[in-house]
Amino acid sequence: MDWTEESISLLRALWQEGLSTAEIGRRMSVTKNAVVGKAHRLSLPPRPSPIRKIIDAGSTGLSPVSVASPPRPRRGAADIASAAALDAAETVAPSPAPVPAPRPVSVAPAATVVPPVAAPVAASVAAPAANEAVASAPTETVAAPADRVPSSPVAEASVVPLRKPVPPDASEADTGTARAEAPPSRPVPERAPLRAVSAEPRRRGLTCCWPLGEPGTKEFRFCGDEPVPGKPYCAEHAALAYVKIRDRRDSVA
DNA sequence: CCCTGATTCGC
DNA sequence: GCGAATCAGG
Repeated sequence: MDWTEESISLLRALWQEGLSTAEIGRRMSVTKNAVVGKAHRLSLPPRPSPIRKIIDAGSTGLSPVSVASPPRPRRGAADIASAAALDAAETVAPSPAPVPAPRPVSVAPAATVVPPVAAPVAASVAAPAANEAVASAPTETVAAPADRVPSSPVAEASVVPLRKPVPPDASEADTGTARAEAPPSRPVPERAPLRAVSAEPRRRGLTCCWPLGEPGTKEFRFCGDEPVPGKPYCAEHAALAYVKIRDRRDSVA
């Protein structure tokens, strides 16, 4: 694994999203050890670990992290769906070599003591729904980008702080008519929107909700392009968003 | 058993 | 610096 700035930043993003190291590893095609190791070296903030040797004492009763049951996606309905999608369209992803596909991931960060800076803002929605993958055929535009689906079934019960849905339309308006289709070739979704209920994903948007820019900044906006039918993203971003599922575990490349 | 994240340590 | 091996709690 060559830790490019890109991959590192992706790692950071996913890390702070609260994804498990194993999950991050799967997404980045590396082992969880690699992820943990790197994170450690980067001095990324520790995450609620199942192992807690040192209990923080003292603290004003404010526990540093949410422990209990961290977001553990596991196989949920969404996953099933994704699996199905995968089966249906087993377009194998052209093995993303070094560069993983960034995607607006979404996972409930359980309760984080420190709200991400952008939290209030990030609000977006996005939440690519797995379910939809099934419904739509892979786009023809981009070279068949396989069809993985974001996981993150997130427990709706989580203490999710609540997100303000930002209608994609707004984003469109926001961007005015300017819709650069491939702005900074690197949409690293830093924080993602929490996924909403998988119930009715298709309500959102008539526009691609791929996040562009840093959430919380002025530049932040959504792609806004026309989405691929059934998916929340335009063809271009759908290609980035849906990647081949990896086998379970750390089977890394 | 499974999961998890943290640490160690040879490379 | 990297990450497999190992550790250790749930």
